Amino acid sequence: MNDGCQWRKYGQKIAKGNPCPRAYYRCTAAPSCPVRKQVQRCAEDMTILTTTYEGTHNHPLPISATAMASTTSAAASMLLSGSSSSSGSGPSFNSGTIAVDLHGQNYYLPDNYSKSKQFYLSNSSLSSSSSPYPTITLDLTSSPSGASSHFSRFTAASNYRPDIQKFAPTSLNFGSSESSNATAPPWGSGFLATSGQSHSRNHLGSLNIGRPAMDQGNIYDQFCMQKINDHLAAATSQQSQLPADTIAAATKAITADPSFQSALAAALSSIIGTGAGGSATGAANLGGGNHLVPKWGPPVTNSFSSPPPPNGNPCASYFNKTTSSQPPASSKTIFVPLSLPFSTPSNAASASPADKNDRAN
DNA sequence: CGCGTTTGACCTGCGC
DNA sequence: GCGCAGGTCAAACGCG
Repeated sequence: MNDGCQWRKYGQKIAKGNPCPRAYYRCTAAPSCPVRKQVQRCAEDMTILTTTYEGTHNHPLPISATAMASTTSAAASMLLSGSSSSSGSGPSFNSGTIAVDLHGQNYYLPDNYSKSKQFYLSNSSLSSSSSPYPTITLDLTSSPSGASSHFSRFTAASNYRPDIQKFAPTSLNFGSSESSNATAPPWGSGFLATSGQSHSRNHLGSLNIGRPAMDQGNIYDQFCMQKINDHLAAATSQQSQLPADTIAAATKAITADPSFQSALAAALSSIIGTGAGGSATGAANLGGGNHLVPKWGPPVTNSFSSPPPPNGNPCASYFNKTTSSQPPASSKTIFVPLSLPFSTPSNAASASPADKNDRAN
């Protein structure tokens, strides 16, 4: 799938548990760019691709890639943005676990995960006001640079259809407080979701949920369009002046809407259920079907996967990638392009753990 | 001819 | 130590 960056395939391997080969790509936009990605088709649904990004770009991203990077998962965002207002129903919540209650579903991230700066969801965004594919996007823009901030990994599933790669020219960013620092890098201008921090601090993941045509009635699609129509114009019309305030207001307005949480839960669940599949490398372990617990340890990892839903789980249907009401795989519309982490050359030039894996060119 | 992909071999980490 | 699986290398191959 075209995510805006230039990739060179350097390997392919059959992974155990998945008849579909996993392809390995390197970013070729810059000679020394350490970023790699893995692409694997979901064994359960051949139309789904799981893409894992590893590393951060040490070069400015092209606009198209920035678009990808700026579109980030609202679903994942809710995981964290909701933590501040969560009732704390999740285990260990009081000990620092990030917990989110999404329409009755509880997701949480353990303290050591969230604090390890491996999974930043400081900004989320909805986009696709003009795109034929309504999207919920998450901005995984990392907060402050951590020791491992230049090494990250993101996983998401994407619809295989190459023609679905269309992105909204603008993104409504439900920015966090950090967005107030907005000084968008040149390559990020125009994309509000890019929080404008030094790109060495940006770890962007995106979750783009859409469909080729608005012929289905999935709640998140309709919701997205509706909410976007309601909020995007106002937000974007002022983004050049008061992006943070506007975004924050929009964020509140939208995230406070119960229907948003419903849509988000559905979207997240769909992604979790379909995207990475059981074959995804590492991946977050949705233990119990309700809990998003990262499995990968350092270096930075990030992904979703879909272990078999537990029996009797009230939310099990959410984690079945295709519910009975879902169209067949061929018409599935969940679309989750990945984002593109990148860092400053100074950070990534020699410090990245991934560098040592690269040949001494 | 240059560039990207393919593919078998090799390397490395991990569990037993 | 051994075997397995994931990840990488690099020569061969194909295409424009």
